Amino acid sequence: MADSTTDLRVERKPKLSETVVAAIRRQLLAGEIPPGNKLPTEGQLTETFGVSRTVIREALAKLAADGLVEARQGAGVFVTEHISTTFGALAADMGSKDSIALNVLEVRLAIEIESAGLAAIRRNAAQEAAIQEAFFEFERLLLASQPTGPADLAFHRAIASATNNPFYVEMLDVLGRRAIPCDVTSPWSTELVQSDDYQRGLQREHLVILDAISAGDAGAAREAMRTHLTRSQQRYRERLQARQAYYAKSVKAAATE
Amino acid sequence: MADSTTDLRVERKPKLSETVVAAIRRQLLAGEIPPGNKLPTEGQLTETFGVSRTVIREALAKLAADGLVEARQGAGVFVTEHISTTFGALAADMGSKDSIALNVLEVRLAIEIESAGLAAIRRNAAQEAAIQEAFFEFERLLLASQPTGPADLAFHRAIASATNNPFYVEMLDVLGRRAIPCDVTSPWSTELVQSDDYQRGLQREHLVILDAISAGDAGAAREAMRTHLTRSQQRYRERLQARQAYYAKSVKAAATE
DNA sequence: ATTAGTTTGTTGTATGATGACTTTTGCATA
DNA sequence: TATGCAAAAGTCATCATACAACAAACTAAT
Repeated sequence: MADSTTDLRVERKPKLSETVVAAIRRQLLAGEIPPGNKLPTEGQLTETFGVSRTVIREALAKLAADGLVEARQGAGVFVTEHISTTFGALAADMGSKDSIALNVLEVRLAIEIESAGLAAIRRNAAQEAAIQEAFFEFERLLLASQPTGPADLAFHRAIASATNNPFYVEMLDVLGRRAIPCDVTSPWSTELVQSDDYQRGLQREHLVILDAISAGDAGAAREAMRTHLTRSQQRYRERLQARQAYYAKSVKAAATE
Repeated sequence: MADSTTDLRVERKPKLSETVVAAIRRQLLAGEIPPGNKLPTEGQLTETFGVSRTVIREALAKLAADGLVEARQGAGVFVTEHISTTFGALAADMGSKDSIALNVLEVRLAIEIESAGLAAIRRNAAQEAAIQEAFFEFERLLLASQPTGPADLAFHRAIASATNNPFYVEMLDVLGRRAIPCDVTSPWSTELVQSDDYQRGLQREHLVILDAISAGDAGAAREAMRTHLTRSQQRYRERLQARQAYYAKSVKAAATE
């Protein structure tokens, strides 16, 4: 009983090809292989990933379907120029400043609102289940007093995925990494992010979104996502102010000593 | 001379898997296999299509990537429940490149809708004037029977600029270059793009957007932009179909000679 | 120097086998 | 008969190997 597979929550079987897709996609979005360049050959990828060529080929096929790469018989597999890479490079340059981070967050808002609307219309059963799963995971972590950040991200990512438009996922990946660096470790954010009220509020908003998507109501989904994100925006601003106050105080303390 | 089988520009190398994908997708969209039902096994498909299982698997992987089917290990491959006809149908007969263009266009839609809303709230006098300027320029070009494309682009760009968020402009530039390669020179589009009715319709939609922004009504601006862009999306699809028909005809003509 | 032929590397396709998982079947038991 | 459980069959997932098709680089002959 209780064999090793059931110890964790649902986490179904991640197909090998999906793992490879995720790995390669991350490298591509990070710009490790510039657009126009050739990827390693299937044989080399087979070695580096330790899987058969079948898996590599399936992964490459999926990436090609997403428009990330392009295979030319006899020549190789090449990286296609991509919006996320160009835009990600832009955002990366200016990603340090807070005011810019808010601007990027605003772009993310546009993407996610539309995502919710499309997800309400186009989601399939598995995708809806994935969204619910992320929601319940958030709940579980909340009750266990554990960091809910990953589940939050998974929730939004599942929605983007449910649009069946891979570009939304890529956008979210690129923007999310830049705009949501707010982890719980920062001294000025602990009391806010980890507060139960705060997370409970997030979850309430998530529920409204989830319901709208489940009901297939695109308009309601967009509205729910809009309120959720504008509030998050507001919370983010408050946190920035809190951090600034924190640093100001610490500077003052250092000055007086 | 290069007697290669594909002297025509339409498609260079139709991979076997793509053929299978098209065939199965047509069957699915035609409803020959109701949603939730199981497809024939890979082995059976191998027989019916006369190709290897490798090809069948790649085709199924692509269909799964598009969200049309879902494979359950040990059980079979099943048709997804919610197949939105609007989404699935357009990807049906067109190559991956076109479907990618449509996906990018959809991201642009998200950006521009939010742009309009923000512009309605944040625009200053000069920015509002710039939008109006582009609008009247469009009108002028229309009356002069000159290409209105540049003015159209300027209109949208002015709105993005009026958000006072430079990333929206960047986004629009990056996406626009990719999603709007439809110049007026193509033989299959001239009659559509240059038609007076077509452009007059665009301008009517532009006016609604302009009014909403001038009135400072963010919700109305978003709605107006949404209808404008969804209609543009529809027009774009129709143009793709027209192009396909055009090429199909030319191929047919080439075959008969 | 140009061109034709050859070689080599890479993707596309075919085939067979094995493992993992799901569903069904059949049998034993109450 | 009804129920529960184990065996079996069916199916996808992965692996391994081989050959075909194609493209680029290289070599040699004119």
